[in-house]
Amino acid sequence: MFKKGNLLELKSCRTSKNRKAVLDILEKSKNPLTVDCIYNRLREKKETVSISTVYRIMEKLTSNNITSKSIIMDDKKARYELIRDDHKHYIICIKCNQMTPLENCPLGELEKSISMATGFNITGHKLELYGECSSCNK
Amino acid sequence: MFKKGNLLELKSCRTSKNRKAVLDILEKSKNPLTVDCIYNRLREKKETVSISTVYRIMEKLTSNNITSKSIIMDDKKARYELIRDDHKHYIICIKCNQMTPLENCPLGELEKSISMATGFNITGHKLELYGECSSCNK
DNA sequence: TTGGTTGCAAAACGTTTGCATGTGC
DNA sequence: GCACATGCAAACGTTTTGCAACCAA
Repeated sequence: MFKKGNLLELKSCRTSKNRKAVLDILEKSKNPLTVDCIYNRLREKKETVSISTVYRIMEKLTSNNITSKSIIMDDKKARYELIRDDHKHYIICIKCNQMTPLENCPLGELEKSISMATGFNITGHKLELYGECSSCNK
Repeated sequence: MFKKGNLLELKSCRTSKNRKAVLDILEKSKNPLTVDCIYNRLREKKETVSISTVYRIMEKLTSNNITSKSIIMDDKKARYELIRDDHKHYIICIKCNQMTPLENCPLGELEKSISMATGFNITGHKLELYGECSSCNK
């Protein structure tokens, strides 16, 4: 549990009630969240925010490397999650869209060899598995 | 080089001038293409197609497992590529968006163990690497 | 005080759809 | 002939933007 203000200051992002509230929601979530999901959770907390502000906050957080943005297959909404020390991959149910985190990332080694082979300066990667979760494949 | 008509028949897809032309473009491309890119290439060839037809063709091809659809980071346009015998992953330049195919897929083994661990019936996966290509990182 | 942040409404963008017409089989 | 494919325009859902008011530093 970190201080939201600190995280923002660390990245030289001005603090605000909205930004702290968004960080709080992200921190408590085990999965990446869509903008409208974040927006709804803010509303539930009786925070009155406009949806465009949520979009702007997510863009800011992402460009400051506080969050990461991703788009899963067959769903055009972007999803955001806090960048934590341990980066995560998910296995996603093609029926219910639930995202389950995987234990660890198998790509560290691979990146080195691919970097050599392609001449790319590799900055990141994205890995998602898709399938039917145990509830949906009965 | 396969016959476009055959591929469509094989998948019990009705053939048409437009569908064949789209398949021809996909076959000649080394990278996944966006709808508007396909649309423009059709226009260059003096084929008059409407953009909605291209969308419908891509949806049809994808639901018939002739093509696959994907969305890369920081670009909300979907990209399509022919499903060939060898399935591919790409390393994508974060500056110029160029997609370079990787040699092989390292995930076969991994899928099995994850399937065991999570109870998912795994149907597919998505792996993308991001970085600066050798032209852009000078 | 000053420049970043917000709300609102409108616009932009990629994509989908309804409907009438055309076409492969 | 009939089901499916197409063109056009309108609708859709997500995201972005212009502008005026607001607020953190």
